[in-house]
Amino acid sequence: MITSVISNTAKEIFNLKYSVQLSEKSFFPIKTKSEFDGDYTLVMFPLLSFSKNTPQELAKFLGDELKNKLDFITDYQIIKGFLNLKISGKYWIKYNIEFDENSCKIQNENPLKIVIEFSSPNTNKPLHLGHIRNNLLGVSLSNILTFNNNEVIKVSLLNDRGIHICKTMVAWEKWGNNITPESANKKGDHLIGDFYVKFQTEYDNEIKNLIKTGIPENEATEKSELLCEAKKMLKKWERGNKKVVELWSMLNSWVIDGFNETYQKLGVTFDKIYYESETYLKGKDIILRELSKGNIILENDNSVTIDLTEQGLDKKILLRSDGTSVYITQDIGTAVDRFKELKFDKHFYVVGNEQIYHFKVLREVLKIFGYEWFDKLEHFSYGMVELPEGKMKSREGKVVDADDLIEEMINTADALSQELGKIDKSDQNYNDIIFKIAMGALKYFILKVDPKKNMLFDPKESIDFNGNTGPFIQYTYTRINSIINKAYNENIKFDNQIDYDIMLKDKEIELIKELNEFKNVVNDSAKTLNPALIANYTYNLAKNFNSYYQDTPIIKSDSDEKTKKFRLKLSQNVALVIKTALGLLGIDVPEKM
RNA sequence: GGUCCGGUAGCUCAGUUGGACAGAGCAACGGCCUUCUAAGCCGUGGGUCAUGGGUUCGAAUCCCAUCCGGAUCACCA
Repeated sequence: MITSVISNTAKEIFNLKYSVQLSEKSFFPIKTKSEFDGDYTLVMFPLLSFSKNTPQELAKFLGDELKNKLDFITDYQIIKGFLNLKISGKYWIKYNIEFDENSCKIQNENPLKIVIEFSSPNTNKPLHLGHIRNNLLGVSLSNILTFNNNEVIKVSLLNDRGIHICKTMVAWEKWGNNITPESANKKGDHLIGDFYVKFQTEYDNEIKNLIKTGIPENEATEKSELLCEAKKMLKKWERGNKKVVELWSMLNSWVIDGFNETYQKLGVTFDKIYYESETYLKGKDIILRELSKGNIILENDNSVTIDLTEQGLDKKILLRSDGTSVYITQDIGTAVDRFKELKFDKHFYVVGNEQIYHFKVLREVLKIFGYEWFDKLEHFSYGMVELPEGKMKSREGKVVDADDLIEEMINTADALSQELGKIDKSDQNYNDIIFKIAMGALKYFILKVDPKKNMLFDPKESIDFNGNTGPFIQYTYTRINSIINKAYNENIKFDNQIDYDIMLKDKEIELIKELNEFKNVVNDSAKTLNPALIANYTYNLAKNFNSYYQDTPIIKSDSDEKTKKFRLKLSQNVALVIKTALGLLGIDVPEKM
């Protein structure tokens, strides 16, 4: 990598001359601003405290030495305390010619076994836009970490039991008339979601009526017959009542079938799926065992708590007074189990930032329990997707449904394509192309924003297909693809034998420099767990290529063969990086559009 | 109230370890299709980087305080 060669060499020169031990970091070159002449810039100011020279003298010294030692540095300019280094055109030409798949690959001396848990939906309602963000981040992070040579295991934990599930079961029994996804002609997750909403509205009515008769609100919830039935259902389920379990497993399978359809459209897959119904008891034993060690407290009412005030947290309940487990009990159990099973180096939970506290507690509890691997668990917390009126609320129906949104994206892509007169509907790949564009728009829209920030989605302003968007980048790719096809038809072949006597345009140098950046970007995005870095990089690359494309003939030029071939190779390289980068975001490229 | 996160153009967002005059897209306005795809390109306008201090050669970036917004502190998940 050219930048590290420069920083290394500069470091050696400087340390030798001034007998100090500065690290490479002090010499890391930044990209020269476009208004100045040069490619990379070293800033002199931080070095001044180690030498008695003026910035200009120091820059001259370093500039001369670097030029001497590195043959790809042809010249330099000093402006104030900035040493602007000029890289030879030949270096860039060589880089472009030799660029290939291997130039994109990442070295990693310390590959890790990484588990990523994401998605983990409740099986009582369909997926919404918040889940989409979760899933896309999970997939993209997995891709990026895999690309960095780690072994990645994608898992999901289906929350398929509990009171919320029983509510839908009660509602379906009461008002369902044995309706099924087939008879209703509806996806199973949506069908069940309707019953969840039905339960909530009926329940709210019941409470309201109880309050009208003079019963205080907190007592009303206890007197609610509906809730009582749901609780009874839960108890029967836990005792393994055959009829209840059969009902539960039927309704669940409908929802899961529905999820799988949505997952398929989103391109989401898992290496392993865990079911809460199979793991929910696992934490309890651990808690009971810890009780004897004195780290946790048995309260008078038989509930079990742990005091985390020393850790800057609060008191936390671990088992209810009736002996049943809470959310964190299960997470303790599954974590312990999963570490035993998978022996991971790192375990990420892709879960929204509303649960930051929960995961802090989880780690502290495991630490206190003496599990040394507690610090391998990391909460990858991401921001909420908000609507113009605020947070999405499933109970109030204020959600953007995942399937609806996907369908809308497809319809828009279809209409737009027709309007632009792009691809013929009779094209056998038509649906496939439209689908890729639609999903490209959706996925890029989500992934281009910094995961840790909340983001806004306005349903009235549908997701764009122009400008800083997925389709823009895909379009750039198809343009290049079309050139490559044309070159193939005209029998123009890149043959690796180009001589280096080519007049480089500024925009070409810019593009080659950017290709050179790709690995750094992927590295950074893996280190900071931020797919948005790749998204923004790819957009910039596409933008620069389009600008270049506009005023530079690639193969239709009258220019000599070697220039044609050189430009063709450059275009191919850009296409390769675009395809690779979008792939890391889980976005497919169409071959034409 | 405690803790955490955020505040950059009318709107949505970049700007990671401090570097040269703060960037895109959308929206508005004006140009560019006998040419390798106009889902494109070029241009114009638009900013007290929430506010006030500090650190230093240099701050949107680091520190402190204040204001505003959000999340969280359940025998919910």
